Amino acid sequence: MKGDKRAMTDTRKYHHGNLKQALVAAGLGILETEGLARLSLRACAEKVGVSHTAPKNHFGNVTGLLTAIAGQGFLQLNAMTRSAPGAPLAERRRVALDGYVGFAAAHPALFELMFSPGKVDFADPAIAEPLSTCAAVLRDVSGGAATGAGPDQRRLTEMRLWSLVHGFATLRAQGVFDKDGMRQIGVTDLVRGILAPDPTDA
Amino acid sequence: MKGDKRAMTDTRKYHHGNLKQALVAAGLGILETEGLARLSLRACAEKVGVSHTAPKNHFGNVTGLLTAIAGQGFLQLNAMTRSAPGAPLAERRRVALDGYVGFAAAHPALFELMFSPGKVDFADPAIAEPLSTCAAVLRDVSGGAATGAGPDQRRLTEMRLWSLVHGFATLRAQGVFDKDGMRQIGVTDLVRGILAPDPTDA
DNA sequence: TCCACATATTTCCACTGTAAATTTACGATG
DNA sequence: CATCGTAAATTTACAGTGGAAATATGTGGA
Repeated sequence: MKGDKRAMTDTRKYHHGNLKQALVAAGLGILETEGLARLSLRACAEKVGVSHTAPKNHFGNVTGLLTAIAGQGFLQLNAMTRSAPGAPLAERRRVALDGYVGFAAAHPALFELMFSPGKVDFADPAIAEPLSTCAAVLRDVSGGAATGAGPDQRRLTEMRLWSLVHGFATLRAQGVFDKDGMRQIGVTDLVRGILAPDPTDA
Repeated sequence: MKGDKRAMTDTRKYHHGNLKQALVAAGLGILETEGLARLSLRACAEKVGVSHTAPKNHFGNVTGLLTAIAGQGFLQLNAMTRSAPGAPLAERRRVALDGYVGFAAAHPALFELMFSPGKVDFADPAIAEPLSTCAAVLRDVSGGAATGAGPDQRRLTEMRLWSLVHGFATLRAQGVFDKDGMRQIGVTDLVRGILAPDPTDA
């Protein structure tokens, strides 16, 4: 008698109202508490208290739902990498790099989902849009805006920084960097020397 | 000599003989032709012509099978990154970096599996062993063996190079680097300037 | 009011991985 | 050579997954 869940104190109606957001939130919760393996369409639906076919109206299929969840993950990632406006380059850098790696370490399941081409559709605006913001943050932080470097050079520097921080975050979160003294090395150490120093820095 | 139809090379005996290898090979084939999404225990078993419960005897569960497939992938990756003995550092570097990125581009499904913590067990020797070889290759290629750098410095350089090439290979294979003029930038461009030049080079 | 439509449900199906009991064949031992 | 233990494979059963189709329910507009 699962229908009894709709007791008098329950405010859930037949038409949920914001099922879309609720399903995404449920998915994020499952990722945190149970991991990527247990993230399923049915699990999200059950957590919200809805039939397993309800998500189809809002997301089409599983990929749509997982993509929306991953998109929300990118928004969270961006929030962790962006500095207060007007912050000096050195601090923006530190925040962006530590934020990126810290996010992967703090939310490994979500981070894995966000970069799983088999589970997610990168062409979907739900991901493509916050992903371009992510790129913009790293581009800003890679410096060159004030150095007069050309667009080609700036793009190269952006890709170098993004590759480095993403590879580090990924390999570290997967435990590949767990041997010897690798654990105590941080992004800052890796980035040192590959970027032009902040010209406004002492 | 029971029947002429069952020659010595016929694999359709009740006891397969080398089912373990056959299942791994089948999995690799599925990854190439159908992608990671269609790689399943049952699909591998069917491709070999065996019941879907047969793999349990050799791998325990799906994770065991996928781990073995990924392990074979790491062996292939290592084969693509290793140079002929005695090759100069500059060439060893080129081979290793192009090999790594080329492997990810040529076998995206396998590469994704190899770095999917949810599908694969990194602690399993089937992966851990070839993975350490992979690390050794990158360490050799990162230079420093002849420069007299200390172990800490060498480890840092190894992690820097590995992070860079892995991040680049990953993001590129996923299409994240498909915008603007990003497509025409290669690993060599990214690595330039972050490693000490080959001292034996002109 | 009443109808059109979006939303959600029920039911059904194909597929996946796992467990348990069973069958088959190999190999060592008498 | 017979036989027995065991490794290897099969059959069967089951819980879980995503998706399709038909149905039910509510909401908002005419």
